[in-house]
Amino acid sequence: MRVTIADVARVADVSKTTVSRVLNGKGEVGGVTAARVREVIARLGYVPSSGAVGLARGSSRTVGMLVPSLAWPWMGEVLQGVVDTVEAADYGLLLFTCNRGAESVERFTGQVSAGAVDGLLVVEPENTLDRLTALYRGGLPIVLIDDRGQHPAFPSVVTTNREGGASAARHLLAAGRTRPLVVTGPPAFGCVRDRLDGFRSVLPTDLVVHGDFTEGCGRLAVERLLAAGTEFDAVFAHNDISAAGALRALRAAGRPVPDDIAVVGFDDIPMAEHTEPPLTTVRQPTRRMGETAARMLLDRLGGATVPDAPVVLPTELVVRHSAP
Amino acid sequence: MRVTIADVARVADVSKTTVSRVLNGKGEVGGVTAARVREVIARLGYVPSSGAVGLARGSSRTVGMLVPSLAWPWMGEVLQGVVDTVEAADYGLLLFTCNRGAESVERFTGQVSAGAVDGLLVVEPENTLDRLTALYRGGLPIVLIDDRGQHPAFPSVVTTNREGGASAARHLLAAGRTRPLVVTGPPAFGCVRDRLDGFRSVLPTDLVVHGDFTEGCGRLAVERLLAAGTEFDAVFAHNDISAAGALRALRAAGRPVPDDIAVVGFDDIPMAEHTEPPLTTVRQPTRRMGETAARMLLDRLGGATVPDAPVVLPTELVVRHSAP
DNA sequence: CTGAAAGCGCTTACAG
DNA sequence: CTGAAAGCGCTTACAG
Repeated sequence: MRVTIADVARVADVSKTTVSRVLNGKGEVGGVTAARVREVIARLGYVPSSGAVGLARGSSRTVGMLVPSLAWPWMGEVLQGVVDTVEAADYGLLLFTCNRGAESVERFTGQVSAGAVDGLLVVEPENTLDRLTALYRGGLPIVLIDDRGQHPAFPSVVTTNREGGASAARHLLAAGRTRPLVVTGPPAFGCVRDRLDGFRSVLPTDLVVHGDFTEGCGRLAVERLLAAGTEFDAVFAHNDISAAGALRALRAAGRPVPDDIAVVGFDDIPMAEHTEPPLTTVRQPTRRMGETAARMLLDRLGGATVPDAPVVLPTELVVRHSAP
Repeated sequence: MRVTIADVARVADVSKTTVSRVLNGKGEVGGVTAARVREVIARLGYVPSSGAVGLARGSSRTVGMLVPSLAWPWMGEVLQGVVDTVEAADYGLLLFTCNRGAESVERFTGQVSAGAVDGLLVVEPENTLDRLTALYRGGLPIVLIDDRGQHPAFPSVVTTNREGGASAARHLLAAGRTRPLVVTGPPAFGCVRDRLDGFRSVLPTDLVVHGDFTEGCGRLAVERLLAAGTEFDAVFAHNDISAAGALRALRAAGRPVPDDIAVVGFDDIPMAEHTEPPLTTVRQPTRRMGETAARMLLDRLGGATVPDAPVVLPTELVVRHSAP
């Protein structure tokens, strides 16, 4: 059925060793012989079995990726960055989610122990951190893509949340806004604290409502403050979804954006261009974060030492109509 | 380093054969012996090497998935459906894209020939169809998730594009709209023809502008017709992105939606709830399409025969404010 | 009920 | 420059 190295060897009238050598470019092989072997390989359409190669070499040339959910709006970009990088290096990508809780984690660690992957890329490990730490201590290369907490034990890729918050504040300040409302994400997340600190370092405010990254939290926060008659001339929401909620509440209340109140989000997901008005937001370099993390992991698998300190990729303020 | 079946056998004082048997539940094994082996497996934390198992059994317990791009708004849902199903069956998922053109396809076919996957899930094969056909003829199980053309050679999962178009028309008709504009996707796609036919079967119109699924095409179509003074009281756009473009053009022109002109999209991507006004749209069951395709492939890998005829999953009209 | 041995398709010392 | 042989970690007839 399948064409094997033995078939090639037989037809080319050499040993399997020799075929293996021309395949991997290792060891000296006579020019004429090598040419003949190559010709036979092409003619027979021989492709080495990845399973057998992996077993013999003790590595699978595959990296695993563990994500909390694939349906999040920015996950596609991260994934695309990872896949591009991994494919270019001729590695495979094995994808796992942990949205079925403990069972998923179980299955996932199993596959890892089974040696199905040479290394791991993990996005925001939620309840997996102890397992991951064990695997990492056991020698499995791991790189985190994570803003939510600090895990000094692992190499990681993050973005400039503090500076991102600060850039939003500078932009609003330059536009003459002095009384901003901040709608945060879950206060337990490191990125949330950083975005808030950065913002306040430029534009101090005590008008802070703790949200949870949903549309509803942005909407409710604005509705309540308006109902209470609280004054504010800008909203900085910690993600675009809750910024969209704020926009909706302002529109419903008849408060023009940006003339009356300016709105700035965070992430720059595809939706941000399509809100009314289009959303000014702090762009996370999601694709580049994926690429960078993958590159770090591949470097590590290639024998390089990767930095202990988190690699920090810059955010970028994207100015649209909600805060010109 | 790694715990092998030989270690387990030695410690449990049995042969590797016996360990293999309790591992796979094949053949008779004495109760006491089995219990002892199981205890040793647990104590040593033994996990069979997936590479070795695959080599010995001639299958990898992994399915491949080939997608044109991971950044498309509905791809995350498809992927999530696939991953959930595949994980539940204890298979791995190897992810490939073909967004680097011929090179990607090359790499991809290579991995397939290398036996890295037992079967394949393919989303909208663009320039890959000949390669795929060759692989399929060669015995590789493949299931397509594809609306764009008809490929009777492969098992596939599609949605009710014709009925989806018809449902949009019925909804508009019931609301008293009689003069609709249709902004299509690329006319070469089968789904586009179906959506158009279904729509016109209920609400005949010759006001059809061929677009390309971009925001710009929806915006331009509306701008031009308005500039030309053409009368219409509704827009049916073939995807949500171009519907968003239509909304923008109508807003810019001061034509109220839905009072003056109603707008219906297609897909129900996350953005659809956040446009102004929120978009009425024909929902594609993307997640279920992923689940269904994965299930068909797994069934096929399990030895079942899968239907030749495409499996058709129903669309659902989601009514929001743009066309109440 | 259990085991010795061959085989899956490669790579890699080792020897010449 | 080239090859015979062992080994990677499993499964599976075959034999008892």
